[in-house]
Amino acid sequence: MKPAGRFDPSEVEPRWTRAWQEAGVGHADPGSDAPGYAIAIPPPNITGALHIGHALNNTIQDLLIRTRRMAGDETMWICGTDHAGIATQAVVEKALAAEGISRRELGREEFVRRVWEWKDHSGGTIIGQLRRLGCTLDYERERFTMDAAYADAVLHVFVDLYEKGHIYRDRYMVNWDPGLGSAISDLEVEEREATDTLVSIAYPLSDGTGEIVVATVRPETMLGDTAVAVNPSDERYRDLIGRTVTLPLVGREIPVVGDDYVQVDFGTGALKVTPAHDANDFEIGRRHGLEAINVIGEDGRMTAAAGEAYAGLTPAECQAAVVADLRAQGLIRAEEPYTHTVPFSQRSGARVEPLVSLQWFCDMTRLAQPAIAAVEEGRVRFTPAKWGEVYLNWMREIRPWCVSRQLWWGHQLPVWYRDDEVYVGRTAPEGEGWIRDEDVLDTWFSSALWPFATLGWPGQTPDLAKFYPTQVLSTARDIIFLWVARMVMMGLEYTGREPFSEVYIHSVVQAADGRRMSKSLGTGVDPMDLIETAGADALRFGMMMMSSTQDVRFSADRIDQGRQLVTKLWNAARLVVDRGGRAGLDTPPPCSLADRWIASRIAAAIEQSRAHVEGFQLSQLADLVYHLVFDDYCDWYLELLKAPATRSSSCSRSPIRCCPSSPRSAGRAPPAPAG
RNA sequence: GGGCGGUUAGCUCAGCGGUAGAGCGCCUGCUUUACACGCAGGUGGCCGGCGGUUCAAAUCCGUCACCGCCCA
Repeated sequence: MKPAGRFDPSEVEPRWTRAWQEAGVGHADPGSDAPGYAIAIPPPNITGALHIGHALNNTIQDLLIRTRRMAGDETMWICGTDHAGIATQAVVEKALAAEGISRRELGREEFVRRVWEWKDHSGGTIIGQLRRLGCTLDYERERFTMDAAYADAVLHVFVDLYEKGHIYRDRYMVNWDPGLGSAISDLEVEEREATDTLVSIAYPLSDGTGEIVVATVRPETMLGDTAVAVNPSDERYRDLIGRTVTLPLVGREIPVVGDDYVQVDFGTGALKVTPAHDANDFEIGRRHGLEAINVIGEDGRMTAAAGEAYAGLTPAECQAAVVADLRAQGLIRAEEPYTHTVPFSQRSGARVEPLVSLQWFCDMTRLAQPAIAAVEEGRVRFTPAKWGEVYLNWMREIRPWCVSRQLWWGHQLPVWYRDDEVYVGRTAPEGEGWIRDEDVLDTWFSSALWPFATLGWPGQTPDLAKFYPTQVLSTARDIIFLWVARMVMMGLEYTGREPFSEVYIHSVVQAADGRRMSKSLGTGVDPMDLIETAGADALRFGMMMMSSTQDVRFSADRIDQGRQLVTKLWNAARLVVDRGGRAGLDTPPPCSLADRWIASRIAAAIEQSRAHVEGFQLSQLADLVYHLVFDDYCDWYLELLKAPATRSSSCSRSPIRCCPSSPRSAGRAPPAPAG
């Protein structure tokens, strides 16, 4: 009868995981009369395994879902994974490279088949890990962003946005990753500090009356210069606006333009303008109607437009050659070391080349308007509130979104070309000679539809009716723009409703030494290892303690605190069972003074915890539970029970238990020992 | 260049207008039949500096100094 020995989570937890699975604890019924409550999981990438951030985020969501489930709502925690275009393609390519196979050798069709194989394996691993963490998702409704039905929703949206005139093809500035051979999103660009040489170059005035000196860290891009810009308020140059200079090495005559963007006190106060290779120059170019000349190509080498002497060189080689040639002509005025930030691709490690490329874009200005109002008017509320401001600042200055990617893994654009004709539609056009665009959509384009595409949209399904809009979105701040904002825009555009009413932005967990947690730095902590040694409950408690409104360092002590809490409950349960308590769900009514005291403490704690959950104050919630168990329940209540003086004969029945042990319970406390 | 955070006990962090808190660590007792993954008790902080508001400031405002993040 009396359970012996220590609590062993590795024995107990899998048993409950299985029990919940068999009971279908997370499975939602759209026909239920109870109020619907839904959370859409931020779908983990199928690139690998869950990391500590997933452990934190999914613990939070499970806590919210269990809380509402216990309160009687019909809860749906939408389950699934994301195809993560670039990341997954990169991982699979790397695995193939280890076998000595390149993507090109395999061909597109075979490569995509290999990625699906990867997905089947990796996606299964991730879902298994979520189960092991104790998450009560609706596993029977697992979704994937490349499922046939989901893909249909994606094409539907693309075609619709095209027909409404928001999606268009244009030559525009993009982040080009020469390593991947694709445009990449802002998320995949990492600014790193680098020390380069700031070179001052003299551009002679065309009429031979003098020169303008410009300063640059990328002299090789001068080959694509189409203007020199100065600030109109700058006395030194004001008179030169409207005149022209002759571009050295090239001989092109280019205008001097006035633009407020130019900083008077930086360098010489004169800026060389290369619209094809710098985002700011591109804007200046648009303002002044300048030509954009691509001198760096998509292969990461100088193009023919750079001139015969330089074509085919890498930008670094070209830089050396250009500087040498300018020096030979006596046009170098100064060279000094200069530290600045330079964009690198997180995916390939290559230095990102901003360049003008023919891509598909989505103009977001109209879509942003209702999404701005939704937050301004409080229909979507951020916690902590400051992130709402961050969202609004970005939304109010929203820029066109480059949605095409030169990849093989993803939703292929539903676009066909025949000579000068362009056809956009969900199915291939009639007739001969049409060639489909090879590009795929940015992963975030499909993720943006997640809260409703997972529920069967564009179909009008019972799931959609019952569980959309969802209530809470829990995620980290790094994808507020890339994902959260776009979900709000797409949700409003395609369902007329905000996809969720609350956005909880949780902490980012750093390594214990304050560095970023990452596999490549070796600073990562594998949540599965922690579950192995301490148990899922201990991990979950530790994550709650670490949750905050700011970034936190990973603390093994917090996990240990959770382990001790779980052990304490186990031992308390042993005592209770010893004293005639039962493993059932019903708690006896308070009898003795001690009973009434602990009952009131528990009631107060429940009341307080409700407030903590509503305010997303989860570390305080965890702290509350810890002290309720240790201080009130164990140190006082159970000790009082042991004291013979307090044991009244009229009160000889089982003690009050501190925590319910239902599979539907929020805290997932260890069960009263059974069998 | 613009914006946002952080700075509280040795370490990691809560608290955010009313007598300084937790976990871990450290010290002193305890093999009390639920638990030594424990129990009882203790040490330890001018809450980054300066200035202001207030009867009252770790908490609000300003400013400076370091750390960190985001946007351009």
